[in-house]
Amino acid sequence: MARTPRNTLSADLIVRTALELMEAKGADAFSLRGVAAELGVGPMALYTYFRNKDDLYDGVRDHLMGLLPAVPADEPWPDQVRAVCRSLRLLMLQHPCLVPLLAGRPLSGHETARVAEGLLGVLRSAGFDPETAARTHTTLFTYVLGSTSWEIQMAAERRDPEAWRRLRASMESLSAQEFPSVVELAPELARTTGGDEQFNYGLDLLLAGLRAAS
Amino acid sequence: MARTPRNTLSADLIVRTALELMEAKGADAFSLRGVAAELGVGPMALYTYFRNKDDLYDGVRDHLMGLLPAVPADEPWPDQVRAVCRSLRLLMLQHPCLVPLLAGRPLSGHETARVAEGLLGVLRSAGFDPETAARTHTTLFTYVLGSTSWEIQMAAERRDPEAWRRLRASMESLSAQEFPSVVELAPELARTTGGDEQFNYGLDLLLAGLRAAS
DNA sequence: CACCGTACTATACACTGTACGTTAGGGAGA
DNA sequence: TCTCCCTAACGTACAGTGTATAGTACGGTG
Repeated sequence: MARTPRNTLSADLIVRTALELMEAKGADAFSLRGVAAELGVGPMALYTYFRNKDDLYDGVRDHLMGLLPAVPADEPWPDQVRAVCRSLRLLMLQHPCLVPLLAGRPLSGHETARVAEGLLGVLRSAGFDPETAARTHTTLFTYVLGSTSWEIQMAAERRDPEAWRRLRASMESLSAQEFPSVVELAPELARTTGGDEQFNYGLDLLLAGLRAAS
Repeated sequence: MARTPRNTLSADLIVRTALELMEAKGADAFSLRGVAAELGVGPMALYTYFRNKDDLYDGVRDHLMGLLPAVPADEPWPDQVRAVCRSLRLLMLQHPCLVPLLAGRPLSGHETARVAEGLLGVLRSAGFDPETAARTHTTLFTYVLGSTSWEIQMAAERRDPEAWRRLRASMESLSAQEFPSVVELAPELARTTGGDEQFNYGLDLLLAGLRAAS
């Protein structure tokens, strides 16, 4: 068999190829066999560099986290928090495949730690005690994760015309007597499934709460 | 072939069986073939009642949403909001398989609409205008979804001793010079990945923000 | 030059969702 | 009561999946 020369593979090359495939065909269509084929290599070759599929997921996630900018210095801490949250959201929007990688697995890896360090540092410098800093970090992270992944999922659904049509139909079949508010607010609800404005609305609620507490 | 008599199946029976399997073996281990086998039926029999796997997911989700209690009447609206959010969170904790069903698919179904109606009704009665009510609804929903699903995922990870050991190891290998805050706050971060206290902390931040805005 | 660890290959297994075509049970009409 | 048809459930098949296990040949080291 035309054996590929040795050491053509590397963890980094595999990660980059996996990322390419995920971006091209969606995170669901990603498969180890696809990555291997793209690299002209048997499926099992990847197991030299990654213990299993989840391990490769972690590699891709950390690679993406490495793209996040550093926290801007010399700004009031609320602006710094906003910057961190917005850049994470932006990264998720640019790389929708990041959603399952963030939501489904615990955080680990060097670049991921760097991002956490940035936000925690801001909170500590702002005077938050250790427990409150940790709580706030988790709250902000889960808010960004929840709202942005929801936005991305809904946008994906809207791209499938058949599913979208069915969704609209089931919405319109709701009884206005049984569900007056849902029917009345249907247009607003459709509009607020995503977008910068929606994201900032929730983020500002959290920041207002933080300011009120301190 | 010992053909099963007709009309032994029904959408509801399939949904309940699917839910049982999901709760027993985890949402990931759930498969159409497993449900069919449990019912003593060929895999394709299910397609009489559900268009595909996602359609069955929606059925199970709506079934679970039907378990949520009505919004308590005669209380201040912040308490009503808290009650809705907490009962959704509780349902997710009691049925972890609900996480992918909520996060991965658009909301549809009768019971799901009922839940949305409850929260929207509270907000409208409290005097929120249509747009703000919709925005607040989305914010609260994505916060509950994000924080609770994160909590559930992390708890699941902690149950796998091998994965947990590796995670601890990678945490402890972080340089205290490069990541001072992460290293310093590691115990707090581990403690704040979940729990009622953490959930209420974020929820109260949001409610404080709402109060400040009105 | 011989050797050995290791990067890669080959094969195989137990699964998955579901498209397609077939068969038989039960209710409706003659 | 007999017949017919609709449809619920069946069987088969396909194109995938992740990964366990075992084998092979290449590159650097002694």
